[in-house]
Amino acid sequence: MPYNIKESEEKWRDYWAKEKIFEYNFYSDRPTFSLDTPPRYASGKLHIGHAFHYSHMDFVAKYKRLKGNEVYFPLCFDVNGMPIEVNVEKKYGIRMRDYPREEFVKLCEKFADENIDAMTNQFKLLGVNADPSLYYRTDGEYYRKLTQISFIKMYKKGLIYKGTHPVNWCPRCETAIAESEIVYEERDVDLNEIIFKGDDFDIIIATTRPELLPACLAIAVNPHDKRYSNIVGKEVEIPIFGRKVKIIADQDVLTDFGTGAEMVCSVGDKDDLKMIYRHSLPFMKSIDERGKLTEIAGKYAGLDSKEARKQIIEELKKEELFIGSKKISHNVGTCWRCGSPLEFLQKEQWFVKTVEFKEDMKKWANELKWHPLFMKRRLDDWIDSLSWDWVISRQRYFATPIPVWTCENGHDIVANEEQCYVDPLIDAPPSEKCPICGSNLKGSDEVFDTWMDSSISPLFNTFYESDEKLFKKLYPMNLRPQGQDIIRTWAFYSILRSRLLTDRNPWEEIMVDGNIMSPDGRPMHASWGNVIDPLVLLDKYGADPFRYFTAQCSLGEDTPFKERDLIRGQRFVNKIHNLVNFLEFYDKKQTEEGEIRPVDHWIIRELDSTINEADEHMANYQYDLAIKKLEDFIWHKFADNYIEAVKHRMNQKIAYNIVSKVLLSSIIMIAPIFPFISEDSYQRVFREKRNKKSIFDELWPGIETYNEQEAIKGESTIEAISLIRSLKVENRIPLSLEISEATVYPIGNYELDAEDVKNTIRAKELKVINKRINEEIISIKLSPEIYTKLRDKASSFQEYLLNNLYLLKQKEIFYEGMKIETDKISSVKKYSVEGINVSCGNYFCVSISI
RNA sequence: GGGCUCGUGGUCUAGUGGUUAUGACAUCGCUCUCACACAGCGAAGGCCGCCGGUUCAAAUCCGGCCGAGCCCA
Repeated sequence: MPYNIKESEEKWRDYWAKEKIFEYNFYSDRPTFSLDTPPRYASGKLHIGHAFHYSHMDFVAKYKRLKGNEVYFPLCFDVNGMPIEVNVEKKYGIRMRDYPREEFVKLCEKFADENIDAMTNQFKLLGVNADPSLYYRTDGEYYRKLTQISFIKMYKKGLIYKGTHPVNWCPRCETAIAESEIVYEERDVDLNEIIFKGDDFDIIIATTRPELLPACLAIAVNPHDKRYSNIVGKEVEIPIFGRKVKIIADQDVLTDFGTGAEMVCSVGDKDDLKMIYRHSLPFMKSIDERGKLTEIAGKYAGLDSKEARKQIIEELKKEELFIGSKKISHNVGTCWRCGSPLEFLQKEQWFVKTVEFKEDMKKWANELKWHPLFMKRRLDDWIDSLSWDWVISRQRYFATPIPVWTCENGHDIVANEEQCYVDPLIDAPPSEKCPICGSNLKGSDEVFDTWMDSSISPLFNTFYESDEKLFKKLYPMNLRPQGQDIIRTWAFYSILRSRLLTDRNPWEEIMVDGNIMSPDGRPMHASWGNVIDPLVLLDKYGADPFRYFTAQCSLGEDTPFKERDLIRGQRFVNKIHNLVNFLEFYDKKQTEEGEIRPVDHWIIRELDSTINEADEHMANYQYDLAIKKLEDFIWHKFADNYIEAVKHRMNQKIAYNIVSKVLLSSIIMIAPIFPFISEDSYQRVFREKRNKKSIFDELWPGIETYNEQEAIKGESTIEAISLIRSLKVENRIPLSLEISEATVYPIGNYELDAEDVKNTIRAKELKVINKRINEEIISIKLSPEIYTKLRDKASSFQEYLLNNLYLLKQKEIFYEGMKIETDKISSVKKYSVEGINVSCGNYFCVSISI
């Protein structure tokens, strides 16, 4: 009966759900292993990257369970933020800012609900058994409440403040534009060269935006640029406007762009921003919300950028401070709806103090166990490059409201913790009037950066501020699984906030995954037409083969998707199914006791090393190594070799029991990766004997005992069998055909189990003949110590030995005045038996006659 | 531009100084073998991205270059 993957997977999916196999038991005696699973963004359906990440998490969860843990594996959805807003705008053909806020939010919620239902079902298809009773979403009142409470707590600790920070702003739409709403366009612009005068020198700077001259804060040059080294620190005068600014040195200035000197303005672009923070320069507002120059531009105030640029250049020309301009191609950020070039505008924003914790952050990150380790480096580098604090306010609709009211005189009144969850646009402030000045209060219409929500997942998951006892039990969590792309956001902010609020790290370990690429090696993009739908694959191959593919991906590395790995996985699943068929076929057909033989010791030795190695790999989140080891053992050692050698004595109890034991251990070890075929196998042949509801109630197999001498004999027996089988194939003799005789010539003092060889290869007679082998030494290998001793004389020594092989019989060899021990020399030999067609392995040469 | 990672037969991949470089998929040949033809056995196929350095010895260590991915608020 062939394995019906679809039927089987559906059956066990339902069974696990019905029996609540994967539900977390809060009262269990087992130690808890917890995963801080990501709030999965609910803006669409499951894509291959999700399927990949979640199957890795599920490997961990199921493995830890088999290792005796009670596994805490919540399922979360992130619902806040812009991607959903944008999708809703697209779906209904509306614009967020032209639509009533409350109704827009309702559309967002509905949109998210539909996706969450679909994704929950898709996780089930994948065999990802997160606990549905631990399901949560970031727009839930309980979640947003915690986001707000954490804000209030940090505010009270003095970790939050209000300041100004630039936002991308569309002067035509008069609205803030988020990073992902920006459309970058290559445009030809003028790069203008302008003279700034110093006391006794001139400096020529290059700029694309002369209209920002009134907001010029400094002139920046590269510290290694010799042309300017003697004037760094000196002052120059801004043309037309007359104000004096300093010349500063900054590593971000490119020496080969323009003149190698640029003006730092408030605020032209992100590079300016970095330098402003780095050199503690003041902010100046030179362009207003409508895109007009402000009063600091003097007579140019009220003009728009384009007109001001024209007029300022005219005046520079008159004053002979304008050298000229040339066209360059430049990436210009434009508004996604109206196409206008964006401005960088000063706005009031809320900040979380971050810069002062840079050194602490590195220390905290270092206390975590990183898998793989090099990912920590990315976080460290990010921390080193931090120039300003975390801006947590956003001018959007669909996210957690900032629980603040502001009075007419600008005093900010923060909500009480008891009030939360609170929406300041709807709910009443903590006091009717401003407690400072008594004026009227108005609720904030700003919302939090969605990382403010998602970075408290480890606190939410552990019942922070809602159940002290559970918090104590569950915090810190064991593992944060996540993608490499959000190290500087989700990981960084989670560590920062957990430390600021609890003084402890949120988890003990962090496991960072790479990405799945398209088969062409590029990222998958709808517009490139190279997206692969995991649901199609799950339908075609099933979940276990899909998980086989994801197990092959090394942790932390990008892997191109290859359908052939699913084909291989499907075959492997089928192989396991057939091993179970084999065992089932021989069930209750044993007529003899039998005795333990060398091949039995051998397979148990191999099982034992597989148990240890696979365990170590799984514990280190190296599923690629674990699956490789398991595949080699189950498929090749167990199925191809051991089963063949044991077939002829399946009427013996001992043989049946060993096959049964090895198979049970095998399916338990592979169950985290292949939950369906493992459960199916378990239920078919082991459930009754073991008396457990599910394979996931079993434990990872323990150590096995065997006799090493017998195991070696078993290994050589297996070699003899495969050598003789190969000879039969080479001579075009069907494997089922009985041959009259096979002969084995041992190369050393190797023994074998002649009975097993004879019966497996179907020979009437098996002869073992000693001393008929010719040796030919084809190369000489030296131990590393000898190489170190001989250095450049090593190769000539090897050649000398090949020409004087008798020397190898001595205990020591003297060469160029050096003494070399013969036991540190090994030789590569070729064996043959004169006049007979033989084939040789490590232990034996063999021949056959029909 | 900066940081990190990767670059191995047609394709993908293992391999962090020392035998003849691992395995998969694809190709070709043989075998229906009493669990499995969704199988088994075998063959062919490689300047280990390029250049230079360290070393008796480099896919492996170092430097440079080229190409790819992630991140840069």
